[in-house]
Amino acid sequence: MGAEMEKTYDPKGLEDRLYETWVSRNYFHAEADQSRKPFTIVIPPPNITGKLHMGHALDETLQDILIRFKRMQGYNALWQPGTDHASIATEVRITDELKKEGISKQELGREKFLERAWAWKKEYGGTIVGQLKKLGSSCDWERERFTMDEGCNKAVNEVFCRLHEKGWIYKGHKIVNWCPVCKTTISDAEVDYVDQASHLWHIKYPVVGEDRYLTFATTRPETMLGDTAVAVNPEDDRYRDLVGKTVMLPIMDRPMPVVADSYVDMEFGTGVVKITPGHDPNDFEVGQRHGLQIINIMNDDGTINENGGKYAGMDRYEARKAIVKELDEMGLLVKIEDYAHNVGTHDRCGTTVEPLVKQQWFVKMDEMIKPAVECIKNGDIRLVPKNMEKTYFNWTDNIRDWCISRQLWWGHRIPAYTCDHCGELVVAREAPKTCPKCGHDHLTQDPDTLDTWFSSALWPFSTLGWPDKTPELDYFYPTDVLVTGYDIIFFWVIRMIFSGYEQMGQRPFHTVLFHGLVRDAEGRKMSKSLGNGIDPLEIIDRYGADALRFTLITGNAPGNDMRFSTERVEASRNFANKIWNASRFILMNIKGKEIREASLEELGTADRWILSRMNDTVREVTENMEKYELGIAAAKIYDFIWDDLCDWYIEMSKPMLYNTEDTQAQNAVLYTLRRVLLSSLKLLHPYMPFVTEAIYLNLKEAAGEEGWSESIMISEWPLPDERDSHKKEEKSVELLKEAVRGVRNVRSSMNVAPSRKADVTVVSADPEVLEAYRDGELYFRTLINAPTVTFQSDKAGIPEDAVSVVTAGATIYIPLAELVDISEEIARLEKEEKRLEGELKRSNAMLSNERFLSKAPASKIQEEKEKLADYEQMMAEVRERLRALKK
RNA sequence: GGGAUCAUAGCUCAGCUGGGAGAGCACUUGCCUUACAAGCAAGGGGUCACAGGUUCGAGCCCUGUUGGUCCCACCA
Repeated sequence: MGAEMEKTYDPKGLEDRLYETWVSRNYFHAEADQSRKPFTIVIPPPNITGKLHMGHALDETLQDILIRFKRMQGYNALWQPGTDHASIATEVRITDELKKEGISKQELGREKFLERAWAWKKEYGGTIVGQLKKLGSSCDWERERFTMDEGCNKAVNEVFCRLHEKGWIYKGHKIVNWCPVCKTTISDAEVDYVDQASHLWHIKYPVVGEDRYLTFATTRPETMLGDTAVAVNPEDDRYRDLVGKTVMLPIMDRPMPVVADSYVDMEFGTGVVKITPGHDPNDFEVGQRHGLQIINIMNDDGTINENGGKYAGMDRYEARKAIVKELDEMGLLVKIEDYAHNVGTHDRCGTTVEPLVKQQWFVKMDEMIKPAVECIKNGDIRLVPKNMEKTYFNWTDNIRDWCISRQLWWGHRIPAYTCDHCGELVVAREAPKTCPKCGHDHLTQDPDTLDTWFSSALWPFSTLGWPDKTPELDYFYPTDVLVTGYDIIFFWVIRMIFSGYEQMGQRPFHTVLFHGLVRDAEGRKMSKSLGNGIDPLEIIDRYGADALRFTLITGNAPGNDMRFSTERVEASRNFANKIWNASRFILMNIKGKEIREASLEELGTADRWILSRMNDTVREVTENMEKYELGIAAAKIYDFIWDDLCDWYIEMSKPMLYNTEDTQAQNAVLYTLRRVLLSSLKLLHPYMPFVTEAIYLNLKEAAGEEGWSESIMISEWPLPDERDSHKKEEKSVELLKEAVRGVRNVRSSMNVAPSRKADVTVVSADPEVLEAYRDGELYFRTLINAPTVTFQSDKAGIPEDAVSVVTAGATIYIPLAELVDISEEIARLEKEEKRLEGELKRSNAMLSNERFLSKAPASKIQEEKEKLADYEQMMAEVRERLRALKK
């Protein structure tokens, strides 16, 4: 690398080169090694249908930061990568592709379809991986996995069989969400409810043997074909006498009972509900309670089946119209109201979901969920931020059995086989050759596949080799942190947790770090349909991966959504450029010089100050990162580098660097600069891996010494060291900074060009303060552009009309009188007087409050007293100046 | 209907266990000062949504109100 450093940092090209070097040197690879401590993260496997979006970028950046941080801390860090087969999403894409070619899935047949799916996976499954690399993700690519690879398949079969043997997997008739377009069951979590304008049809059914009707309202009149009862609330006086009687279902001429069930809300509509156990989840339950017949009136494609009489063959919406028309003709349609209601739709294709009774495979959840609840309560697993626990428990408390079968082809086929001869059902890890019951040699495998989440639930251990006993599994499991968006807490996080406890007997990870959604600059969700998605790759191309990563991390707390704007990326890019240039400056000065370690005595005030600040920063940043407060840590690194290092220390170091006579002081400064830069780069590396590595390599080359790692990513994370703590120097530099700001302020407000030189005099009656100023004379002179600074303990010889800057402990006089309008100077001082008055008032009020004195901690009181003393001293000074000027 | 969460400078957001309001961008002024104009220096700008309460002390804790966002459930 070590090329000449350009004036402006250009990440283009450089990032890819550095990444390739890291990969070729195997830095990302981790081997099981019992002598070292592991740190493991499994990636939330991106869908093979996916293209990298901002959500991924945030997710991967968080993980990469943690992995790089831990790796530098000396952990054997494994970031286990892989992709997800995403059964429905992928199947929908392929079906669409086929449709364009004019082929239907059914025509193609299962086998050919799967061939096609694998080809698709081969072609597109790798694109997302390539995109992750552009971000700088330090995944162990040698260990890349896929949810449908051989090992994961084995794990899926194993878990299915184990749960079946335990009696926790069963086949049952239940009402499920059916997508008539995808022709599969979908889980509750895959149903999106959207508001739709619709109608409420009021219909009446005649009561048998009486001249009465029961009127009710429905949003889906076509389901009447499957009605098998009418229900009223048992408390409802209006209908009490009708319970047990019979009504006649029009069109179908089917007599049905009137049942009483508390599910019916007396307040809603007429208080009468038609019951369709075959096509409504609530009705299904009512039907179970009252032993009602279940009639399925629909085919899998949403058309009416033979149970719909003359409507058979019609589409569900066609049938709706026709039925309403017929009812109207029969005089049974009371009225039609406009009505807006929530309609369940399939989140993949937007089709209105049809509740249907189907035979499906289920996982019993009541027992398996228990450890998943307990682990959060007893702290075995920690959710960050903590308030996610409520969302978590909301789900676990209302857990229902998990419908795991999907009528899809792309996925893990259910390992259940039915004997063609005797109908015996066999669940087995390997396809049985003969029926264990009758010995017949032809068994047919269940056509269904498993819910995508069934395999991803096993991800933390299936990727490490389970069910085989591998060294990786033994060493890297349980993993450490799971990083994911809060939107898949139900789909994925909870299922990994209960699967981990059930199959491994141990938690899958100790911490879950949640992040929010990345929204656009207006706060809208980024989505394809809105077309407001910002392509991370485009951002990387324009500003570099470092800038993108830093933007995604700063100003963002765990679990909170964030807005993304290119202005913020620019700010991050500028920061990368800033540290690049600071390094360029330092390297320029180091070049050709032999730097030796400076002893404590050799270090100047500013050197000690910046080392002390660095030490605090190292400690705080490390602490924040351990607590997953990555945004706070990033802000601290930013402030330290830009503010402390660049704006102050580098400026203070210049007189030493340009003074060739005092080689000892110069060495101390160079030594300090290099040390501080090195630590800064290390702290920043997890956030901005590329620019820090580029600089590090240059620095290493310039140093030409032993003891440097060949890459910053495998160098040691800095540790705080008491020997770098210099509280006294911190204090005096702060004093100096305040004075510098004061002088600059005065000069600026009086329109004195910074280039104009002016001598100043520092007056302080406090010998300690004066000494501090004297000690920092060189820095002070440089920073305010004063050729000389005079120090005195009194005002002897100071002209009355000099401009003054009053600070705590000292007053600085600037002889700029000829430039200054006295009345302006008076106005300025009066403004200062007013400010101090306010402070004094506040401080005095506090200190004269007896309850404050008796209840506040002593340190707080002491602090306040010191402030008051400062204010009083400054006030006296300001007033004296005013008196003198007004004379 | 239940729950979560947010409301802080013109904009986007930080503000950790309560102790004198911060950053970035934008704005104003002056600087091409030999690391950086993607920069430097200085400055203006906030009754921390509203109303109560706890406390010596509240942006932070409690209650309520208003407004926004999200999740869950879903009434035919």
